[in-house]
Amino acid sequence: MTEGTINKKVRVRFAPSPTGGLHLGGVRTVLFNYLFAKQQGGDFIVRIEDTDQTRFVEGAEDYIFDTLKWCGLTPDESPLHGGPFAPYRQSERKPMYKEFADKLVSEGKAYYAFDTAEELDAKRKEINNFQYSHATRGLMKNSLTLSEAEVAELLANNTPYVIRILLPDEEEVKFTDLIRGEVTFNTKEVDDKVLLKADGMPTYHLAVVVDDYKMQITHAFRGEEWLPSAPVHILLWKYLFGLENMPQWAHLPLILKPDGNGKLSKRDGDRLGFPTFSLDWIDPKTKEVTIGFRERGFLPEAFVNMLAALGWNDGSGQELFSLEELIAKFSIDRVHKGGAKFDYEKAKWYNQEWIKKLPVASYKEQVAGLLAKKGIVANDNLEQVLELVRERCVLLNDFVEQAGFFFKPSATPDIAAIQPKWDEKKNMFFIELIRAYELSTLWEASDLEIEFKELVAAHQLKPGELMLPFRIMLVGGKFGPGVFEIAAILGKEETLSRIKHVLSLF
RNA sequence: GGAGCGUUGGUCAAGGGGUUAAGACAUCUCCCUUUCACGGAGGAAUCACGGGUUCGAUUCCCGUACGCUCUACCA
Repeated sequence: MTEGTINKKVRVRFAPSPTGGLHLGGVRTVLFNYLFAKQQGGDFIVRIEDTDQTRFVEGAEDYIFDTLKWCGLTPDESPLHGGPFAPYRQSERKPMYKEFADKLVSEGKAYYAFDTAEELDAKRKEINNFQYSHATRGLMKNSLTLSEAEVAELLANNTPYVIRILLPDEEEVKFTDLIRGEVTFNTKEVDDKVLLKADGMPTYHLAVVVDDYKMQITHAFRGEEWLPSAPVHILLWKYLFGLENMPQWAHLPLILKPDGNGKLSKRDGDRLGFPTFSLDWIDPKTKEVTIGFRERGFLPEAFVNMLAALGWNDGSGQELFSLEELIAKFSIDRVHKGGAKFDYEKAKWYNQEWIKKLPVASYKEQVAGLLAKKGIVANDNLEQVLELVRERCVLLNDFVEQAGFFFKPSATPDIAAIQPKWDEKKNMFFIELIRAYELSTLWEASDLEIEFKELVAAHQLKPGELMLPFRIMLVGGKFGPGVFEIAAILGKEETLSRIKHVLSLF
């Protein structure tokens, strides 16, 4: 912690653009924001950055809040939750930004530019690696090259214009990044970014700075892709509000695609068959559905845990963390500098661990819902069943196969697995077994096993030959917990009925 | 092209002048289990390269290579 933030309450913000589903990297950015804020006893603010009206997507904002809710990351202030710094949507704050852009112009820190898109394009073609900067701004149509009278006239005629920041020709801009340490840029390498667009909306550059100031943000986390534009934001802070009030920056490493190189994208998930979005996202225009981690069968605990581990660890070797533990143990110092390739296998492992770790009651309802979708109605045995099969489920959806047969016999028992070795002796055995079980008064797994094995011995058969057929009869396939435990839960009536049914198939 | 940032097994990574260079996922072998898992034991596999500094560099410094990000009136 450095001067300026010592006595301030920690306030962080997550500032997404509502342009579509929330990507893994986005959720991780929220997470780190949240963890840091809560650990410091601070506030977590969500601000919607919807300054680009052309990219607005219906439903995207709701999606962001649905994701936060699912993950258990509750904002202290947001357009939804309200707060003392409302409004929290940049589109609703439009007049605020112009005031500061104008102030910069009047102080000579920014200028009007009247270049049309076509003129800009032409210049880019004409000059290699064109940048609107100290080297080229003299060639363009702006209030630096035009006379005062010309500018006044253009303005009077409502000629469209943008306001660009006037960067120093050559100046070192240094700042300390919480993750990377000291970072230096020279202004000669960066261009005069647009601050206010022709439609009167601010660009991200102006909006973040103004809003972070107005909302008293103390720490700003964002993806590493923002690093190159950091000098613009720092200069803006210096010109507008003073460096001493600037939040501390932390540029998070990127999440990379599992194969090859580069940022993980939605397309990589589609291509490789795993989700990259938190929840299902349906594009309102194309109706295209992108699967989310939730719908794939991930528990929010696992999703959050997996995300936190992508770029951070506590150094102890511990891998499983609840949200509460993450809040307690998170530290920026231990965030990695380098990007991490996303590994879906590891992500699934986290989920499997959380399925084993959490009380089954916490996901019982969801599993019941999943079963219902397949036309399976669970009964009172559900919790007991989940307890029994949980360790063989990686995703919640796996419960459909692993637990479903307890409530609905398999429509297609895998007879092929036992038919080749089926004979009259085995048939006789099961007929005897039905009789024996019908008479038994005890229905515990251990009793059933003893009876079964005694009968096997009496028939001079080997248990190994009969166990698989028995399993196929009860389960329908070669999987699941111990057969006698299954029979115990199924109960006498259902067990016998399943044996009889499969017997009738031969 | 330029700038910035990064680089420990296949992947996530611990470590940070002297270590047999943790652990996890994945993979392989074995044990347990008359199914499938879980669990247990073990194996294979790593400090990008080149120079320094040093008695000693994976660790510090400088280069190089490679990768990524940015280079929009998008965020």
